Amino acid sequence: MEDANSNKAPDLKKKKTHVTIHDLAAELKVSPSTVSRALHGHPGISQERIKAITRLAKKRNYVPNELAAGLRQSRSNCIGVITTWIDRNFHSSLIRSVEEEVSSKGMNVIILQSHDRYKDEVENAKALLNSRVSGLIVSLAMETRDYSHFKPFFERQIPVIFADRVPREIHAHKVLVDNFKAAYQATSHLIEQGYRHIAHLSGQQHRDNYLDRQEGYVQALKDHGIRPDKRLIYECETKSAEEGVLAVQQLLSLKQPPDALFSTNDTMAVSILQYFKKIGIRVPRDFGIVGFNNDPITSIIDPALTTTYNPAYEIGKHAAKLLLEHQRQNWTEKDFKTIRLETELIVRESTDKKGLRNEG
Amino acid sequence: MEDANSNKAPDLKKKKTHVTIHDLAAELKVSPSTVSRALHGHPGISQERIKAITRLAKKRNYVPNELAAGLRQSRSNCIGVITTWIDRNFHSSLIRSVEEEVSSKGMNVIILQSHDRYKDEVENAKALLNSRVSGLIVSLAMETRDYSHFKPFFERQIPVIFADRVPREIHAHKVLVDNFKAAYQATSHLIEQGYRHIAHLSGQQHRDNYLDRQEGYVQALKDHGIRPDKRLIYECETKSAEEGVLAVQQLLSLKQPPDALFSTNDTMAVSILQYFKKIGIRVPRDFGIVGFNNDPITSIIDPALTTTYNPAYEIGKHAAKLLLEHQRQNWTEKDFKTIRLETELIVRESTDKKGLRNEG
DNA sequence: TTTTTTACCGCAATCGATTGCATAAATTTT
DNA sequence: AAAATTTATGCAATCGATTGCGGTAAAAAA
Repeated sequence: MEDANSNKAPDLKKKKTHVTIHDLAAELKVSPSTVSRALHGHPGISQERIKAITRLAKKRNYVPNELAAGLRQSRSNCIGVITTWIDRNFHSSLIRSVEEEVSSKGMNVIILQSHDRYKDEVENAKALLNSRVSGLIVSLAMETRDYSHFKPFFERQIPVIFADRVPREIHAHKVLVDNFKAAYQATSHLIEQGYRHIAHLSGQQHRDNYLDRQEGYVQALKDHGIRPDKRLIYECETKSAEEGVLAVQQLLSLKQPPDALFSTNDTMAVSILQYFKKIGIRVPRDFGIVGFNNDPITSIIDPALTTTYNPAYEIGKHAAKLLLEHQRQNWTEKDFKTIRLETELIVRESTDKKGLRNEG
Repeated sequence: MEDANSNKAPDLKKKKTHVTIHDLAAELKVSPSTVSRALHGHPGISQERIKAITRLAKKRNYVPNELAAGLRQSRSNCIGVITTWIDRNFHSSLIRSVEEEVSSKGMNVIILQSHDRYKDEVENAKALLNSRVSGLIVSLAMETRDYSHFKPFFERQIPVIFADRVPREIHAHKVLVDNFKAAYQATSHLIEQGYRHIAHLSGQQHRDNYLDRQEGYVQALKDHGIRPDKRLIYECETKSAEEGVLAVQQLLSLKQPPDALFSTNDTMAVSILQYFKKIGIRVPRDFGIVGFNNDPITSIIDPALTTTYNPAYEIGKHAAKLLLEHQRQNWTEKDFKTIRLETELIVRESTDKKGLRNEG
C-alpha cells in the first residue's frame, strides 16, 4: 500500500503465497471457522472479534478464494452467457447490461460465442457446466434445433434464461419481444405510406424470431386487403450485407417487382440502401425500406433508415434479473416466466414517401 | 441421451447430484486416483483401464468439476478481461478475438467493464483476483493514473497483458499500435490534400494513446512546415458525439478557423460530419475530416469518412496468445514483451479535396 | 446457590480433484 | 532362483472455505 503508485517495475521475487483464513486464524489465535463467520458478519460472532478479524484481513491483504467457497457450496460466482457473435451491436448491448446487472451483485460473467453454430453452442454449454456456473443466459444459435444440451442445467436446478432467440418447444424462462407485432407494425407502416408491393427478407423459419416476423408481415398485408405473394418473401440464410443485395436483385427481376421491403435485420437493409444509391433507385420515392433492430448505423445513413427498436439492453437487464431471482431456489416448472418487452417502430426517411423530404 | 430432443418440459424431479470420480471409482472398484489419472491419459495407467473408465464416464455423464481441480492446483480455467465499455465496436471486436483464441484452448473468459472509471477498474481487478483468474487482459480506464491494483497479479505471477490503452509507467506485457505514427500519417494526408489550418480533437493527455496521437499530429505539421497552433487543439473529456460538435463549434468561432480536423475517434468525426451537413459546410470541399478506429459507420456515412484502421481483432488475438504463452511459467521481468501492430490509413471521401468526387 | 439461558466459538467433516510416495504384481536380469 | 526393474495402482494429504453439531463460560433466572 505504501509505494502504491509504484513507478518501478513490480517486484516479482517475493513469491508470496496467498493468505488464507487459516493464517488469519493462527495469528489471532482463533479458529478458521470464526474467521470465516466473522468475514460474513455471522450473528454468532462478537463485534470486537469481527472488527479485529476484518482489520487483520485488510492488513494482510487477504483475498478470499472463490474457488474454495464455490467448491464447498457447489456453485460458482459466475454466470454464463452464450451469444452468437459478441461484436454485433445487438449482442454487445445485451451483454453490457447483463454484466452491469450481475456484477452489481458481486457475480461475474463468462461469455462464450456460438458463431450461430449448433456444435459450438453444445460445446459452450458443456464448458459452462464444467465451470459450475450458477446460471445461464442464452441467445440461440441459428442452427440449433435440438435443445438437449441444456437438459443438464435443468436437472441440476441451474436457472437457464433464453433471451431474444428462444426455443418454442422448451418450457423455460424467456425474455423476448413480440416479433409478430413489431413486424405487423413495420409492414402496416409501409402500407400506410402508400407502398403496395411489399417484399420481405426473412430468416430461417425454424427460429421463431423470423417465423413470427414473417407471420406479422403476412397478417398486416391481409388486414390491409393485400394478398400476400410468396414470391415476395425471400428467406435468407446468413442475413449478411451481401445476401441482402443478392436478394433484392432477385426480387427486382420479378415480373411484378416490389416497391418496398421489410428486412428482418438492419444489415441487409443498409446494404440495400447503399446498393440502391449506386444504381439510382431513389429511397423513399421509388422504394421504401424498413429494417430491424435500430443499429446505430441506421440513423447515420442517408436516407436514415426506418427500423424497429429492439431493446437489447432491456432484454439483458431482465434476463439477468430473472436469473438472479432464481438463484439457489427450489424452483419448479411453474416458476418459469416469459417476459415480453415492447419494441418501437422508429420512422425515418427511408419510408417517408408522403413526407416533405423527397430528394432521396 | 435417448429422448434427446425432448419436446416435453425438462424433468425437474430427479435432483440427481453430480457424478464424481469417486462414484466412477466405486463402480469400477478402483481408486479415485486411478480415475483421475485415466481421464488425463496418465502414462502409468493401462490402456484397458483407461478405456473402461472413459467409457463409464461418458455413460454416467460425468462432468469434471473445474472448481475442485482449480482449487487443488490453485488456478482457474478462466482469464479475465477488463474493458471500458463492451458495446463499443472497438472493444467488442477485441473481446471477440480474445474469446475465440482462449476458448480454443479450453479456457473461459470473464468480462468486466470499467466504464472508464478508476474505481470500477480497481473493483474489477479485485473481483478477478478473488476468482483466481489465471491471466488478465486490460484496456485501461480513462481515469486511471495509479496502477497499484495490478500489483497483486504480478506478485502472484499471474500474467497481465495491457491492450491498446497501456500504462507507460509500468513495465509489463503490452499490445498496442503506434499511435504517433498513425496520427502522423493522418495529419500528413490532410496536408497533402491541401488543407492548411488543421485542428485536432484530442483526448486527455495522461492516457498515452491520446498523447501520442497529439504528438504525431504536431510533428506532422512541423515536418511540413506548418507551425502548430495550440488554439487548434481541443482536448476532449468524454469524446462523445455531443462534445465533438461542441468542440468544432468553438474551433469555427476562432479568428483563424481551421479548414480541416483530425479527430482522435470516429464518434466525434461522424457527429461533426452530420453537423456540417446540417449547417451547410461541405466536406471535403470546405473542410476535411479524419477520424480514428475505422468504426463500421465510417464507411456507411456520406461522405465516407477517412479514418485509421485500428486492428482491435488482432490486438485481442495477440494479447490472448501472449497470455497463454505465459501461463504457469516462471517468468521474470525480462520476459515482458511489447507487441506493436500496424495501423492503416483508410482514405475515403471526407478528405478527398483533390479528387473527382466533389459534390460533398 | 443452583439451574437455565444466552452468547460465542471450536472441532472436524465436507466439497471433488490432484499428486507424492508407497506398494504389489509382473517382468527382466543376473 | 534370487534380485532388480518395470508397470500399474492405491493411500492419504492437500487445496481453502464452509457449516452442523456441540461445548464452555458468562449472564440471567430461580
